[in-house]
Amino acid sequence: MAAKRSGALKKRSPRPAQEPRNEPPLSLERIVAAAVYLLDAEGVAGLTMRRLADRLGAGTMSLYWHVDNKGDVLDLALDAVLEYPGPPQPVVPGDWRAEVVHLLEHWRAGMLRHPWSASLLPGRALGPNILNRLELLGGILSRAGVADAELNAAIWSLWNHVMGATVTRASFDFSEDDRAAAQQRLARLGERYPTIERSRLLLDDDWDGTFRKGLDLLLDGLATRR
Amino acid sequence: MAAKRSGALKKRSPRPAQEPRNEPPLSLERIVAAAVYLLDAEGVAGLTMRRLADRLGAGTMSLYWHVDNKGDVLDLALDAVLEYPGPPQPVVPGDWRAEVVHLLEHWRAGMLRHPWSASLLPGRALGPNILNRLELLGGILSRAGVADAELNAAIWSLWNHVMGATVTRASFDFSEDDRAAAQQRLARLGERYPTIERSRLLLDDDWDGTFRKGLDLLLDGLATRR
DNA sequence: ACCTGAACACCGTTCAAGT
DNA sequence: ACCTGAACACCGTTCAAGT
Repeated sequence: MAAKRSGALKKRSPRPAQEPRNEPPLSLERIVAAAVYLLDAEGVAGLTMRRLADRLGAGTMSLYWHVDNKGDVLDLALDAVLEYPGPPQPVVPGDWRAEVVHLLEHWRAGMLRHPWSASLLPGRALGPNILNRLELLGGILSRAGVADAELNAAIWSLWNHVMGATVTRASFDFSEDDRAAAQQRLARLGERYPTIERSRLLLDDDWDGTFRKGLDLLLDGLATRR
Repeated sequence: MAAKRSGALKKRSPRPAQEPRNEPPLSLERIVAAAVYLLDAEGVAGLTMRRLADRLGAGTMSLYWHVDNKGDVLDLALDAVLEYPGPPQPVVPGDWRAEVVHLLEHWRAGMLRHPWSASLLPGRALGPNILNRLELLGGILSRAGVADAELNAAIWSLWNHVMGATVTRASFDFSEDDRAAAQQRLARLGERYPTIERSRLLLDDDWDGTFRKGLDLLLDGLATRR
């Protein structure tokens, strides 16, 4: 149940003179940080050039000095959120499965912390952090002995699994109330969708387990192709 | 290169009196059909309540008699595009792999014909046609001997593969010019991303083959779990 | 170099009204 | 039952201008 906003929405005056100064000057970093904050807090629909400028204590059009358009802001926010620190300790060499699992789990965890990122990613430019992750993944698989002719299919299949699992999970992350409603709706539809109902496909919330099992499926398949 | 629009954009007058009559009355079916047309022609950003009404020769607000809001229109267009005629001939019984492949290839082909559908799907309500496809998929796997405890993971993994492969493909479907630009950019970045460059990950356009190979990976993994 | 407000061409939706 | 225009509260971005 959505909490009702108490108190009146203050109409924001164009600089209330309360804290008239002490905003640092605009910069790409500040803009990107504020964009990520807004996206986390309000989702894609909540990111607006006007709101973004407001949050930074600047005029809307000031943003356009640092950025070409709103698409730029999205590209930058996305890549900012996908930084990869690199593999942990000198990973046990030779255990390519562990390496792949670590890379992809870390990737997925990062995107789940910013639920807007997964659905945005396919549509936007591939920033350096994303390319870096693809490069690392390709390297692990290649060293593991995956043939060149199979390499692209392997990379994309793993990528698709991470994207798909993350997007799907984010979209099923509804509240308890929604859950109960879905439960009921499904019970009513039970006779048309018996398998779905029996397996509780839409109610099962073991997303971590599902992700791992699916990943193992892919890795098992890959293991036979080396 | 985008063709330049020749001729002036006519400011549409509110019913030019050219063909003043003979529009059939509004109906859900007409609305949905027009929405699909607009989405196919102009993408998600091109679907606007005002443009939709315009196309139907109606006032914008007339749509709201048939539909609660724009989200409804998207849900209906999406489900309309995902109809499934059912499996073809009495499929060779027992060949679960062939059945799964047919179901998913058909699904993917349908979404590629409407490139907006794949990226929209995860965010919207699951209509009857989508549920029907999930049900069929679950049934095939279950009859093939996939254990109940593994069934959800199997269904979601295949689903994710179809969604991911379709969305990824749609987003890489750029023009020849873009292609050349990407080529160049990648060559410049070659030293930072040697594996990606060597495998031509971002230039390879054998999406059908990639999809099939990834699907085989999953099915091989599944075959060992029955 | 950096920031700004006014203005333009759009959005989705509420409401009170028409037939 | 079905359709409508005016109006509201928004959008992203262009432009000419300020410091």
